[in-house]
Amino acid sequence: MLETTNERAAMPAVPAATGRSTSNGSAQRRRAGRPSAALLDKAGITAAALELVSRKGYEGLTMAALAKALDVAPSALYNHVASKQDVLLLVEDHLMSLVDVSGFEAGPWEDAVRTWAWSYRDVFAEHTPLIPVIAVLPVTDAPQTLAMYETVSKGFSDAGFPQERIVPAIVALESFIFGSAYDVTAPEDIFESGSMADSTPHFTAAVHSSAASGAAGQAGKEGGRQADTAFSMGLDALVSGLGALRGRAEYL
Amino acid sequence: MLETTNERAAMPAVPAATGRSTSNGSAQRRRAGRPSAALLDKAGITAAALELVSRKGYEGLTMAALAKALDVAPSALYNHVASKQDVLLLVEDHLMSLVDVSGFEAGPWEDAVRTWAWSYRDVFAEHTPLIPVIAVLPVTDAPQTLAMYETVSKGFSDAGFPQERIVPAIVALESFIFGSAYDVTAPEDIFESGSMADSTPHFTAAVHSSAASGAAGQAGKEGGRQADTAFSMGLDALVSGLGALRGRAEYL
DNA sequence: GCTAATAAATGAATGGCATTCATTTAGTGG
DNA sequence: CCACTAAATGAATGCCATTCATTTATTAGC
Repeated sequence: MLETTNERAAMPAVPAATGRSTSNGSAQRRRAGRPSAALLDKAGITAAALELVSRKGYEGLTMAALAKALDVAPSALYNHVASKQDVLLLVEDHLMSLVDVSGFEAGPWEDAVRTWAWSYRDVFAEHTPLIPVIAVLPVTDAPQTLAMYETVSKGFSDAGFPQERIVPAIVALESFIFGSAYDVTAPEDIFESGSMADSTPHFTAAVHSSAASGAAGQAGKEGGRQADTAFSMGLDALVSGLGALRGRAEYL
Repeated sequence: MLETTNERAAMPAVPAATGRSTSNGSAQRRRAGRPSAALLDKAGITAAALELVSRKGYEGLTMAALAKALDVAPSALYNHVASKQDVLLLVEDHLMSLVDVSGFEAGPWEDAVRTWAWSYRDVFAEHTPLIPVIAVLPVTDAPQTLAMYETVSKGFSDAGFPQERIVPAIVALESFIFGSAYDVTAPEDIFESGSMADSTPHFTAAVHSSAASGAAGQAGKEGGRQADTAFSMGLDALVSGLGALRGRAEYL
């Protein structure tokens, strides 16, 4: 398939005009060397990575596939990012800008936290492979992430939280949110005990009883319904429990 | 290095005695074909995987390394497990047996949940790469996991939880636990905003204030201290919030 | 305006990885 | 006794991230 090496010596200085206008997606070998206008930058890489993920999922996000989407050789990416992890960081930071923090600008703290938490969970439920990345990511390298924390911190502060409790409270909420994002992707029948149901009567009964009360509607494969119930319960508990901390001092 | 193909025809039927007693770890080429006594089984594979992880971490857990630890060719593993994911499942289920559910057999529900949650978090803080695996793992394939759920479910039931709220409550707690396990592994300075500190005054102040109140002692690299504070706060909130659900009906 | 340094691309390795397959040998059931 | 199955070896296979030498273009300094 790959044609056998000529075309390099041939046609010495065709200006090549404005790149590929032939409307076919990718053909048209580009010759080596720095192009007049740069083909890549971080924003473009981020956008291509996001689009690739939305089409093929995270298994489909390989450096080779990303390069192909950008019509570039894989090694070219390394002039702009140091590693694949670096690409994931770019994606992660972009996603943070999609999290809804608008509630913190007005209205009661409880409502703001709820809005923020639900949108945060929804964004990352579609991107669970990033969660291990976030958990270790220094905020310095992530301006959008930092911006989110600033807004949320201010919201907590304005709501009367003592300084030293703001970060732990946010971390606790975030932990719950990340864990809950995984739930959304779990299969609905994950708790079906099958053949060992006899030896686990309490659990089996609990599973059936919760499935019965929740699943009035359609039975999709994704465990959205169950996950939503658990998220709602946990979030209520956290909001009221953490909200009560605005006042006395215990955690120091 | 690899000696060049003889030894196959040579020495036709040396009994090979009881395998490798030469006390050197691994040398002594084994000849192909089924051995008299099986070298591998799931328990052995699980144990070797755990030991390998504790020595080299999860990056060190490769099928090749696992095979070498068991003094076996990599392909031999596939007679006992279908994939590497399968190995991770075995490890995961083994770890579940280390989670402390003893509190549910006697004493107040609140204490039992706290003991369970702390030990659950501590076990998986050392094994965060398994968390994505657990989240999707059907309990049928995981007897220890199922056993844990049975004990916990019974504890909730005995404490007066209505059937249909038991599973969501456990899921909410687990979500928080998994998310918190990641925190433990995060670097202590993850929230240092560095050069952009000026543009994030509230967050920067909150970070410094929580660091000041928590870190009276030694400054290790791992964020154990901060993570513990957040976990403690969140767990208190969840325990009191969820505990209050024993009675009225709202989540159906 | 020349020239050295730097930036951005290609293309050809490299090494690690999980997994598969043909082959060999040893037990097992009819 | 013989066919079948189980459990091992060893040699591929294909994918993947990353590196390196090379080519070409732009930019900074004299």
